[in-house]
Amino acid sequence: MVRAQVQPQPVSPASAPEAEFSSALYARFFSGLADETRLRIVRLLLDGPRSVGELVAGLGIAQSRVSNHLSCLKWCGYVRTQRSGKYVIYELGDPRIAEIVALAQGVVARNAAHIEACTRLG
Amino acid sequence: MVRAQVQPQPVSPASAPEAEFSSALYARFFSGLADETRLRIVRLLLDGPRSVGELVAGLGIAQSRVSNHLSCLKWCGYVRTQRSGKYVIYELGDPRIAEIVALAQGVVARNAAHIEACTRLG
DNA sequence: CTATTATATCAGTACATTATGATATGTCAA
DNA sequence: TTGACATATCATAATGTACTGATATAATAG
Repeated sequence: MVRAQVQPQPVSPASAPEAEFSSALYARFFSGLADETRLRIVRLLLDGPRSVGELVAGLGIAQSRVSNHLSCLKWCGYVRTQRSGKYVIYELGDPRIAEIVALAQGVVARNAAHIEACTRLG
Repeated sequence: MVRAQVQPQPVSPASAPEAEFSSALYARFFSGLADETRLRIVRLLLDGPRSVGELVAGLGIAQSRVSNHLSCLKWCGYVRTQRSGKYVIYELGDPRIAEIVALAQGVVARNAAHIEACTRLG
């Protein structure tokens, strides 16, 4: 799973804001949204902050599974956290995530049947 | 991996213009962009239409590999084609693909090091 | 119609990612 | 403290996706 050993902490803006990144990096970024569970989490967070327990309840899957995905989402900057007593509250970490999901909706709408039937995409 | 025989799920009530799609479908959509080779293709096409041969040359990888990915991208609506003599010209199939990639750039810029180091994302 | 170039398809293999279940860590209340 | 709840981590098993190499189809020139 996430073998990232260092504690997640959003990276500060790079010195070159409009740097050109490798496609490998972009692909990894989209991989973050390419998993059904992670995307369900992101969509739940579109409605506002949620504790892990609320997410587990909303998703109906094992807590360790949710936590593993949250760890990935947090490490990569899709979400951020804030502790509240014994709860950890997750929220979206960048408003562009919401924009990307909204744009995707339009494309998905046009191609739903084909995307659904594609034998290559998981 | 999804075998194509599954019946597409009812897309959603036609009454709702902003139909709500299953997260599985969204995830599959992002899977299309979650592969380095496919993303390199998309980025090449951001600069304009290209024949398969030009893409093969630009990518420097096996023709069958490019063709397989193009097949996926076309089927799912990321790109479209047009035959020109013995060439097949590929171009982006939806302007929102470019917007999504542009938005992604901003997020990637903020989190490049972490995304790069994430042991979960491929 | 034949040779040649361009593109597409496919089966099998290699590899990468996700789920599971057990367990560790952290926080609070009494 | 101790007990109870909330969250995180890990190894391993299970699963899915991409690459390879051979071959099939398409279009054109000669």
